[in-house]
Amino acid sequence: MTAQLQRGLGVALWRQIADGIRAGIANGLADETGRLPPEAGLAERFGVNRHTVRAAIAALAHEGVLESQQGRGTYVRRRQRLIYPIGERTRFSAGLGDQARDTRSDMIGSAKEQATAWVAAALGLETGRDVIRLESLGRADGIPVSRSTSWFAADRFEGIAELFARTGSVTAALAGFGISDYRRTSTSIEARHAEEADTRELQLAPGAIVIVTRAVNGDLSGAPVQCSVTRFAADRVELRVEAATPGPDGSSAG
Amino acid sequence: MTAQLQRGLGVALWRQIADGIRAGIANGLADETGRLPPEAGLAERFGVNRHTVRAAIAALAHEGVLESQQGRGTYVRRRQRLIYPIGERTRFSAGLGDQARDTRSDMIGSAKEQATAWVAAALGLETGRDVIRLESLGRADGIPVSRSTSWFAADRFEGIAELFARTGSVTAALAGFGISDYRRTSTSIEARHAEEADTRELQLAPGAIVIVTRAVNGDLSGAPVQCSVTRFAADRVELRVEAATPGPDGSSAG
DNA sequence: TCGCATTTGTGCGTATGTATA
DNA sequence: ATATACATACGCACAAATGCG
Repeated sequence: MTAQLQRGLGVALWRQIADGIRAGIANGLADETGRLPPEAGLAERFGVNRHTVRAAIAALAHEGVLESQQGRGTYVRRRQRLIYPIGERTRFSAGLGDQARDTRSDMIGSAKEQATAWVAAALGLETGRDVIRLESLGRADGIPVSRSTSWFAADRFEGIAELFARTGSVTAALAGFGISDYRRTSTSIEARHAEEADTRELQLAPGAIVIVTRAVNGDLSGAPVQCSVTRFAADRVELRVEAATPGPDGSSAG
Repeated sequence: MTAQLQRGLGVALWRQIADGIRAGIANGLADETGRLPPEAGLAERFGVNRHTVRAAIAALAHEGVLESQQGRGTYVRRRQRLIYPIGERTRFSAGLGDQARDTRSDMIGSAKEQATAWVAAALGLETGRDVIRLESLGRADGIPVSRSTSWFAADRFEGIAELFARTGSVTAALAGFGISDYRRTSTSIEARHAEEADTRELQLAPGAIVIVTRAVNGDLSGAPVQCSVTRFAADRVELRVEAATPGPDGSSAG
């Protein structure tokens, strides 16, 4: 049970302890009231000086995980993760549903640019063709949870940025181009440390984790319509892969 | 495109650069021959001293990712992340397929224990009923990529640990109990920092990221058979959600 | 074989960050 | 707050191996 700390691995002891405390919280380290053991006890448990434990607690407090009160102790701020469904018919607002009072996706930028190799391959275009890029930020009850970048073929979806900005919904924007339904044809998932842009847009602490999904959406005939890269704040969401569900016309993909 | 390094957050620059190089390898950092840019170039790109880049390369060489040759350059030993499919018919070895010469899953422990609330709910049992827990380690070409914990109802699958240890396959072990096919009924995905057990079993550096999947598998009638928690080394794999595929009998889930 | 550019390997001095007492 | 030890990062210089004309 005693975590093994090591020096000289490029990760400071206080950060290893911070990770250890964060892991321990999910494992009954704090008592029923959310109170952590006193610093002296943690220092002994991890085999380090109390100063080092204090540095770890300060980092977690800065991340919003812990809250120290002089004379009372250190308490865990509990926050439940949102469950974000990944399926053939994934939609941002519909997916989060009743988990939050207010879910919204705001456009924070758009541009016309030339398709990179990945975008071109996903949309079935030649590299360098014009595409429209949309940047949006998903929030639940005002807290940023995801940052999404989408690409559309420019010749087919001229003006989609304005439509998305007005409606705040990819589904509604696509409906304006006669696309009544679309399906996710592929999704890849990876996780990495937050980059500077992630920490800024998603209001993350440095060193936080983001889950990155790369998806391609196609219309009912299977032709690619949109591709996207979405970065989720890993400490605020959990992805859930769902079985296929019937579409609005009652059909079901095989 | 330029990775943003941050000082003073408890993670050494050389370790951040090591992570950056590892991520960059999957993104065309190395040329066709697998050769990395020279140390001086990397140092300029990351905005650090060459010594610092050398520390990062040394760490990656120690992990088996890179190999330096004096006077020639630094070469990548393994080009990209493994792609691990998540679908209704996910299997460890079959999924990784031809991405590695040797994929295997070794049992590293087993125990009979009482079902926790989560396990009981997943398997459709009462909390506290006997279950069998299997711990296994998945490797590709000898490198650990995943650590999996599975639970089975003890009364129905008595002796499954021995069968799994001998065959190294959950599919084969279940076949021994008359279960010819099974489907993944649900999967949740989250990402967190590696705990001590993760760093030990998966040979990760402290502060590394693990992707955690929780899955329930059921037989063809939909009854739960097995549930599992799998931890993937986030810098070695990428998950991919796949569309439903027909089973060996030609059926397709709706 | 030689010379040369390129690239990795090594040594030293110094400043700052981390951890202990 | 101070002192001490070690890890990290930088800057400069030079040695050693490789490849090429």
